[in-house]
Amino acid sequence: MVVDRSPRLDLVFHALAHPARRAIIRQLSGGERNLSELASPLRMTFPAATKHVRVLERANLVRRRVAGRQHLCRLRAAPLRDAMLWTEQFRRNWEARFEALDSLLEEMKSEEKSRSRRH
Amino acid sequence: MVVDRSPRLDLVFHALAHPARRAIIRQLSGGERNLSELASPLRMTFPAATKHVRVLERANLVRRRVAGRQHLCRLRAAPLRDAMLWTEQFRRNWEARFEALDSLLEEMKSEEKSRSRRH
DNA sequence: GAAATCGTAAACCTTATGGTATACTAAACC
DNA sequence: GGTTTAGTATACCATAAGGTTTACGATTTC
Repeated sequence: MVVDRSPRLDLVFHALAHPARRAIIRQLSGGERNLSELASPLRMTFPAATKHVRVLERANLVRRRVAGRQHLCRLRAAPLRDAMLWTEQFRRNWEARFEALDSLLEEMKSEEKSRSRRH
Repeated sequence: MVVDRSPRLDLVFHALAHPARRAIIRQLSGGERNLSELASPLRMTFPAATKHVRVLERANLVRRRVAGRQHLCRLRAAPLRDAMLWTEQFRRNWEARFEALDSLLEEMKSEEKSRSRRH
């Protein structure tokens, strides 16, 4: 597995890389919203905002259902979980390293203590 | 706080959105590497690979130090942690699903512990 | 000192991204 | 039925992204 071919992660991380899209996600964390509600706080035209929504849909972060003339959007959890798992994989790596450093320091500390007891 | 202005997160998520850059991070999780080592497994020219490294540096995910003629790169933890914290913020919206994530993480943790005991 | 090794720089190309304006469709509301 | 209201579609633009080639600089190594 030379290169991490995972188009799903590509889409998710890319979706999260824009402040407007993160703002949309934050709004949707409060529950279902229609496109107008999502667009209005963003400082851009309506079509631009709906493009961002579509990017989130491509990444499977947002599901849309049509109700009459309005399109209601809701958040999907799974892709965010995948993204977190990918990063977690390496955080664990570093924490292990920090733990190793910590135990090394503890070792040095107790060595010093026993040495000072002997002398 | 209408829009989530956070250029640091922009850079981090954007950096993570490319498979080659994730591959570099995965390599660096094994310790320091020079640019040639990082580039060789990627199916692209050397200059293209070093551009990816620079994207990771802009996001503060990679620190580089020069030693003679080679440039040694290492991973930085903080930005990944920030990215995870951002997603963590929405955890309560899908707690049921995150229970599954928690148990998976516990599994990874105990696996790692047993691995480090063996070594 | 010549040659190999490790890396940068610049020019260039193609495609993607993020935005606009404008015109249009369809449902709701008097 | 006419008019808001909600949203799509298309054309267009500027810039960023991702890649190449080519040429160059600086350390090792023999």
